[in-house]
Amino acid sequence: MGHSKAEKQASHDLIVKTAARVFRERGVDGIGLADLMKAAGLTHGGFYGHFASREDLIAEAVGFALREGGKTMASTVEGKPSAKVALGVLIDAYLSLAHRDELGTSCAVAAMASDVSRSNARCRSAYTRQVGNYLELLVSLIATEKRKSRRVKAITALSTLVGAVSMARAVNDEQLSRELLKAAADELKKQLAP
Amino acid sequence: MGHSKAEKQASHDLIVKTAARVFRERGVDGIGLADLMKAAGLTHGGFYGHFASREDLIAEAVGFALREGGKTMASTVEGKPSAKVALGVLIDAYLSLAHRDELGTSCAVAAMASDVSRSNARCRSAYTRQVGNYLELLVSLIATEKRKSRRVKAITALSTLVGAVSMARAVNDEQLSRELLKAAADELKKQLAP
DNA sequence: ATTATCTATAGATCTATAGATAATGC
DNA sequence: ATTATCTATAGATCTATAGATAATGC
Repeated sequence: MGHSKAEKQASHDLIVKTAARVFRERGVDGIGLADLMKAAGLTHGGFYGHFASREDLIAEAVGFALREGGKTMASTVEGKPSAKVALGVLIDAYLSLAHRDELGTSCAVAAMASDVSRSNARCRSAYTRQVGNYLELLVSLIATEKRKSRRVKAITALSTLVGAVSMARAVNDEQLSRELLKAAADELKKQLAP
Repeated sequence: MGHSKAEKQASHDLIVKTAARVFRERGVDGIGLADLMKAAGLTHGGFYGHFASREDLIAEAVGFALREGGKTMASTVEGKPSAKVALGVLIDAYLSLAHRDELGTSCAVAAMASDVSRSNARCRSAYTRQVGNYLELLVSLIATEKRKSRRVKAITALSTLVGAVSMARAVNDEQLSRELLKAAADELKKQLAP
């Protein structure tokens, strides 16, 4: 039983982090507060010392999950010798088997899209911001003539990434699932980093 | 109170149809059986005369929703003067504001992707089949040199469609939402039906 | 007589709260 | 003394079932 202010903050962060993982794995409606607190190593009675309501946790956890995905993507491309290489690495990472299978730490723009579309404004604003961040990153990596054209291509590329990994997770034919990821990755790299 | 065999079948179909709509709107976990039966104009006690379990209904409803989406798409392209025109119409319909907003009758490959990825084999097999159907349709409409290249382009196009509409539903910035749909549509048409 | 649907309810689980307990920090 | 977490529980809601009711179809 931890009781200091620092420990309370640590508990708070742990609950948010746990929820960000489990909500991506099972969906926002896929776990109750008692099981969630147990997964964080706490009892459910303590929950309301940290959050005003379940909704409140959802907003924090969705925000955390979205930011985490953004950081992961940023660090994936960091220090790459060229924009072209960085873009190729980003595409391969996003459409990897690891990203498909590790739902709990995966990009929330894909994993939580439908949950967020049914959530409150706080969740949707965080989602909107993250989509904006991804588009900015992609625009900076796409090497084509006009700025406007880069934005259109960035939107299309992000849509392709999100759609491909979503479908690859839902089909139960491993061969098709891999084909979806590989075809999308090959085509995107061919178009954007030839 | 209907009591004939024909009426029972009609009730069964109505429950499935209602669930296929509401599950797309609110998610599979977004409604209980009592409210679902009420939405179908019945009382919840009658549910188990039609289905062995909630899971059983989910499987039927997900299958229905997926098939409905396939039929809608097929009828959208039907009777078009050329493959190029058909492809343009399909892309515009999928990325329309109407399709974004009418979740209850929308394409289940997008709307139910995350629910299906957490569902049983029956749901996932139906999803896999529908993805196959969509790819076949797209391959038949894409006019490029090699067969293999058409399949890769079809997968990429379907991913783009699914990803764009998913994100367009989740963001709460109407301008960005429309931009996502328009950019994806413009770019897809430019690439596939120039 | 059979059966589709209804009312009523059991038992589990969910969110939220109240009050007890065991730490911290003055 | 204060407070973070615990145990216990209220009240609502969920899936599933039992038995009553009101139609159909012989």
